[in-house]
Amino acid sequence: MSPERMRREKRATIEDVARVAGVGRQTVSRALNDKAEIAPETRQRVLAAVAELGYRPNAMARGMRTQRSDVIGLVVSDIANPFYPAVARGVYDAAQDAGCSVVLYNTDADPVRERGALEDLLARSARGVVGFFYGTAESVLGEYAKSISLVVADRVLTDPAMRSVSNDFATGTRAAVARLLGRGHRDLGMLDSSVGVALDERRSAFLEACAEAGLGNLSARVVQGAPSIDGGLAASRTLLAGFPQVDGIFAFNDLMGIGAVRAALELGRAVPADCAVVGFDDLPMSALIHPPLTTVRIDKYGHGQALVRTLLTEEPQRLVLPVTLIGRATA
Amino acid sequence: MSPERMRREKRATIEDVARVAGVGRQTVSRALNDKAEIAPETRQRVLAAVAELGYRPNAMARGMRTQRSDVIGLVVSDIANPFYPAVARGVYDAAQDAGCSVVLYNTDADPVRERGALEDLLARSARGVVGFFYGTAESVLGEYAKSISLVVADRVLTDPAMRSVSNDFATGTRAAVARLLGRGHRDLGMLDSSVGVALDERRSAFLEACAEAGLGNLSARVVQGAPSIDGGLAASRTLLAGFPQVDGIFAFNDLMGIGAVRAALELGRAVPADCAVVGFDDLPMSALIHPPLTTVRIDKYGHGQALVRTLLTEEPQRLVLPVTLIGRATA
DNA sequence: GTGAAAGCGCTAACAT
DNA sequence: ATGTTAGCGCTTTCAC
Repeated sequence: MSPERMRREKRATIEDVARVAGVGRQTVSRALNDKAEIAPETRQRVLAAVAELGYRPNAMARGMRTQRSDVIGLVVSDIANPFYPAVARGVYDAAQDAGCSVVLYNTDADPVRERGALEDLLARSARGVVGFFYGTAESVLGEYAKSISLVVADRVLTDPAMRSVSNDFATGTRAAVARLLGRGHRDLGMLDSSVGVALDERRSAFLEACAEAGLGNLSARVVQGAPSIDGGLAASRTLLAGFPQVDGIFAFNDLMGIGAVRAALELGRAVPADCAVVGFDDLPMSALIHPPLTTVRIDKYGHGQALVRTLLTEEPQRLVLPVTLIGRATA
Repeated sequence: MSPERMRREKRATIEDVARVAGVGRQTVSRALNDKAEIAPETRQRVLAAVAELGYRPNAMARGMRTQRSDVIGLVVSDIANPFYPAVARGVYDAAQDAGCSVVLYNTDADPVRERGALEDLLARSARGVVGFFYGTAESVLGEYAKSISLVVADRVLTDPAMRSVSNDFATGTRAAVARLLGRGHRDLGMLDSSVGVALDERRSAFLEACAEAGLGNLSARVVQGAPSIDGGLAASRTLLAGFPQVDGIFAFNDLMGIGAVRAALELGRAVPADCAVVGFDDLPMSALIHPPLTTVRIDKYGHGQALVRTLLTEEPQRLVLPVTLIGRATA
């Protein structure tokens, strides 16, 4: 075979369909797009020709003419991070329902990559973008939002024109603190994420809840780390070394929480007796580790769906999804 | 604000760039695509205009003219299944390196959805598709391969013209059986996947390895189930009920393996003493469960990269990636 | 080395 | 209710 791989004959165009159906191009277009009035009989003839030729409209030609495509961009920091796959599935299913395709972007929270994703989507005349932008200033996102439909996930926004779907981190955090307190743990500490802008809802709520409970200002006991198992491990070691009396840890997310459990165990502490841990997210793995992690569940799939639905609804909107404390063994 | 959201002024076109740079459209195109010879000075002028206007080529217009786009389709059965995210990241990174975007498709192993993904990609004149097709006959895939560049993951293909990247399931399975045998387990059973066509490498190798070890024909001890934790749980119960003497289980994947561990524990069996388990894949969660799962590791990220690299290399190719036994506590 | 013309496949606007 | 004209933004072909 030649170096050029053999391809099937060229795809049928709208012109071919028109010829076979014995009508004009425009009539075919009308039949396909349910536009205006067409004689039912004519429509049938067109549809028959479409089926016969196996015709499918060329997405790029259509997009070129209409100046928009049915593409929705999904921007995440890393799809391999177990938090995102369920969100992605929700985004996909909702996009599918709306007849849209999903283009994936991994940014590693890098501002350059985040912009790159937005630029790429602009170049494709995308229907819109949803995603987690941890590295880009709100003002920049706002600029892009003028050119492309954008719904931001999990960020506190000040511009009322920008749309977002977030989770109720404040309530979740308070529930986590209450859980720790209710189980008799009075010396709390927190593992916070060191990456990402506008991600301080959890820390603020933690500090407030602790102050309200008469624990004083615990700022010193909030230690930052990468939002990963290793990051949680390292941060926990730091926390427990600096404050050996800490007997309850609230983690930014489950990955850090899992690291905290491991760190506590390594230090010979009983979990939860000597050191309780509450995470955030409720990852698939969190129920399986030993001991099973108490956490605040985010409806990741629903989050994904809500992002797309908000995107497709043009009105400005600010959605906050409810979260649920899932009590397991670590607290 | 009007119902129509305010948008930034229209994007600059190649014409705008040409005007600003004081050259013809074609010259701009040449400068951007590193085509033919252009006076270095002219190129500079063009590039300056591009920067000044923030110009980015319209992807659809370009694709329309060239009859191809820089889109690569990634077809998986469910991105929320913890096996795929790492593959997806590998695909994304390799695609990114090649200047391509990734469009995601979830099929749930449904033949209709698998075809739908292929059709959609055809309609977008995609650069190619890589993915896991568990529901489509090879002949059908072969037909599509004539129209679109396709690399199939994890399937045994008979048509030598079709390209694939797979993992060494046979060797991995033999290593798993050897591990079980080496630890003194002689009554083996297997949990096989009930979904997917052309996925019997693991079962065949298991049966062969057992026969070679003098264990006889163990076909009756291969029980099928959904390739999930629950599926593994159910299948294990069936297996252990029918063959109480089984003291070693080889699972189709880690999810089923985790289900097996849970089933054994529920039945009051010690793991691995009374019932050892070896999985396949090595998911992030597998090392974290209790007891940690012994498994055969697949280089998921590398698999993803290899799929795209094979796609971009036009020669027919059949790649088989090496796997590694990871000894942990369950066997 | 550069410009002009043509046209990819589709649909909006206008005619009939 | 249907056909015709035009043109989306780009690159290929062919002049110069």
